[in-house]
Amino acid sequence: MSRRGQPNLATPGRRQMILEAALACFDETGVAATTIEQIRDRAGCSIGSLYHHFGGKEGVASALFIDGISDLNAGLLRRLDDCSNAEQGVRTCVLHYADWVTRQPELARFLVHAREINFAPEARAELKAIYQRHFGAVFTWFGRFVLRGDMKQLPPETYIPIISGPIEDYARLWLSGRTRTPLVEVSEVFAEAAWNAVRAR
Amino acid sequence: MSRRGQPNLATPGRRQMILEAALACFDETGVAATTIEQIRDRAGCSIGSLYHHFGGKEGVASALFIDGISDLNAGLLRRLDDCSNAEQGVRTCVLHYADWVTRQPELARFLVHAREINFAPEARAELKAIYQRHFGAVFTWFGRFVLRGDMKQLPPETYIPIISGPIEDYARLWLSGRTRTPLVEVSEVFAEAAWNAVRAR
DNA sequence: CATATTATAGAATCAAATTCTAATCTAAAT
DNA sequence: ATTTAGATTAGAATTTGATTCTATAATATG
Repeated sequence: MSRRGQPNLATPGRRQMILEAALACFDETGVAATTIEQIRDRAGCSIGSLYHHFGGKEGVASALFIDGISDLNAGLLRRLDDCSNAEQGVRTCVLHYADWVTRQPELARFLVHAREINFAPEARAELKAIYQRHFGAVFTWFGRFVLRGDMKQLPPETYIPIISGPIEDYARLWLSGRTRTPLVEVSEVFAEAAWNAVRAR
Repeated sequence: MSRRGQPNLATPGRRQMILEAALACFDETGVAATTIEQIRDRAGCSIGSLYHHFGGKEGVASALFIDGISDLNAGLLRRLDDCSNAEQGVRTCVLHYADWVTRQPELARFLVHAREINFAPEARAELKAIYQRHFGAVFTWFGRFVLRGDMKQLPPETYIPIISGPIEDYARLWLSGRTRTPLVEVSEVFAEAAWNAVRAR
């Protein structure tokens, strides 16, 4: 510390430590209910440090959200690269989501509850850019299969809800502990349903 | 009032007035960001009165949520009564949701953001009972069509995400203003997709 | 090595949530 | 009609948590 004579500590990893502490708190207590104090305690830092890096609880949440969504998106694009037809692509969208959520349930739980975050304008803008880039890439990937007649031609903004809506809905259910059946045990069902919903016939 | 000499006002409709004021505030400002004070101002009541009826902001939100979800559920069961086959039933689930959201977007926006509410244990229990009753009725309704082979046999907990997930996902999109195309213009697409996902073939 | 910038610290301040006590109203019982 | 118990309203007082502020230490830069 400064005023009280302790030395400053842990500069390099401080940001990351705060993010990890915050995620743990959010997961245990919920975003709305966790206090700055709880995060501070867990991260072992001062209030000043926390505000310096993130400007408050909502800044921490924004950073966490952007990191998480970026990782999720990047993973999907990598896996789409290995797909060579529409059915594989659609299945991959569903299965990747299920895998990702299963591998990092805390982060997934946070992302899913993220509606409650009051993003600052800059974070909002950054997110918008991220989404545009990502969905742009995804639509480019699928576009040829629609043109080729392998997939139904639908209003563009309906593809994502139809393909990803069910698995995301079920993931919320599983993450909240209201169903016993693990995601991976039903993800094939959702992949199949998604393909049936969008395949040309 | 009591201490300051004004008389008490508006006993009968006070609960309802508070709920309406709260919904308006939540819709304009978001649940997390609206203060008790704002609700109090809008409802024209005292802090004491608000706490007496609801025990705080989260109590108001719980009551609003339970009222809303009950109305939504009741409406679906009424409309299912008029259906005589599986396809009609599945389509009705989708179309009813779209209609309901279109008719009361403020309440729908609130329900959709309800993940952020920290329900008190009693509210949680009440909600659980409501869901059990409702989904019990819905599953009873659909059960015969699965047995009869009109619909696919799937893990029970996957039907709701598959049928309702996409329209709910799109409704969130529309309610948040990120898409121009109104729900009713695409609800047929979602009804069709839902039926294709669960029909036996 | 001087200086600027960044990071840390925690006290001080500010705002909102919640509690508490008292007044008023309503309805039931006599 | 009066009394009384419970419900409702009121807002001041208190508590809690968020945010700001100033100071100190570390680090990077010329």
